[in-house]
Amino acid sequence: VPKVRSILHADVDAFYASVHQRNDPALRGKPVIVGGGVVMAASYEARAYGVRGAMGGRQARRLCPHAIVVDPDWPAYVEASKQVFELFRESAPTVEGISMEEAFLDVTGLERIRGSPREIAQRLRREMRERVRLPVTVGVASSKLVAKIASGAAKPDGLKVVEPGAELAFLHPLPVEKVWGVGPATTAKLNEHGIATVGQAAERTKAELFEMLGPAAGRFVHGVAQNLDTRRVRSGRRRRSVGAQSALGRSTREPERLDTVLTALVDKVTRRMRSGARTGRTVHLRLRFADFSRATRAHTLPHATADTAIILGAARTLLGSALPVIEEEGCTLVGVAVSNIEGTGGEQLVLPVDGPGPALDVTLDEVRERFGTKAITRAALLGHSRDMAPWLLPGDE
DNA sequence: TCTGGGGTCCTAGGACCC
DNA sequence: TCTGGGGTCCTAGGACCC
Repeated sequence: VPKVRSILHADVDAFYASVHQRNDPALRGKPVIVGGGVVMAASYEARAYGVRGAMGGRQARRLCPHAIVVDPDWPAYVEASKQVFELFRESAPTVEGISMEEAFLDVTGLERIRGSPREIAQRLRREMRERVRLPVTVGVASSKLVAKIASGAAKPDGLKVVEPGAELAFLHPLPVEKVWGVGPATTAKLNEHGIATVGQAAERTKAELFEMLGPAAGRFVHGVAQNLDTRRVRSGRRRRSVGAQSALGRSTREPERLDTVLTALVDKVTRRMRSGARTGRTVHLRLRFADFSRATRAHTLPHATADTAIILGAARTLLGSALPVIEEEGCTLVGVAVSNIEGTGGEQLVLPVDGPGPALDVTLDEVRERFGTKAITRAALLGHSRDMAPWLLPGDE
């Protein structure tokens, strides 16, 4: 009999804004907006006036004229994040960070030692409030997906437990866009086919959803609708790319100006790589144009490196190859990233087997060894790659 | 919601190899 | 005159997330 897992999704409310409110008593209980140009975060007091993240600063101030606007304070966020994750790790043996302020915690099998999942979640919330002095919302469920949606539903400063067996009743009434991993494009496609809720998606066959959305997204939505998320909480995931980008303010065509920006970006990226002891092989150039269309160029080096000169050389070549497009369109953003980070190869592949029993949770090399290369190709063709659709479903070979 | 910065993963096609 | 089967790596673009 498959064991029912207990997974917490813990998410600090309005993290950046809450850190400012914590560190400065004058901001407590007040509408706080972080970032003047574009809203990076807004306290719940500001959200009550309709202020949202990624909103233009002017609009935000119009909606909430008495809001206090503060500059971002990165060192303070990093420090707070450390405290948050210390408490996360104290609360559960397996913690998978999603961002600075958000993580999945696997508390399966801790009932006797730490109490029920609900009790663990309540304790986490209490200690976060008392010791770290930040508000955190927790969702509890038998899968990552349901835990994540549950915490979203309980925000701010809340707790929601979806009991085992109640998952489908929880999921089915939800609009599809509430699902973590379903964005505007997938929502539009589903809506076109008369699917607005998860329950309506559940009425379609796997083949129909596959047809509508393609292999990965199709089987993802199918899996969501049938509550088949078996993704594990995995600690110790490593960065797979390091990048930096910069919006140029207004459209630029001058190669000299672009080269200046490019050089600064490469310097920033390679510094970060060296301080993190990372090297990478593939250099990406990212461009955005006046009409908001985007383009990327990439080049893979023979060896992984964090050397500024080598990466800058590659980036310059890429920029050179893109000059005709830039000349035509006008460039509004330049970005540089390095991927193919050494040591992040041999990646994990999760292949949960249909029916009861544990997931196959293995590296590609292990799959190769145990099942032959064919299994990998088949898995890839079926969309069983990283995260979107790690489910092997009835009817699959 | 007219748009910042930093990421992850999926898709599809081509070059190349045995 | 027509062209197999299996596989790897790379590039470019999309979708999505915080």
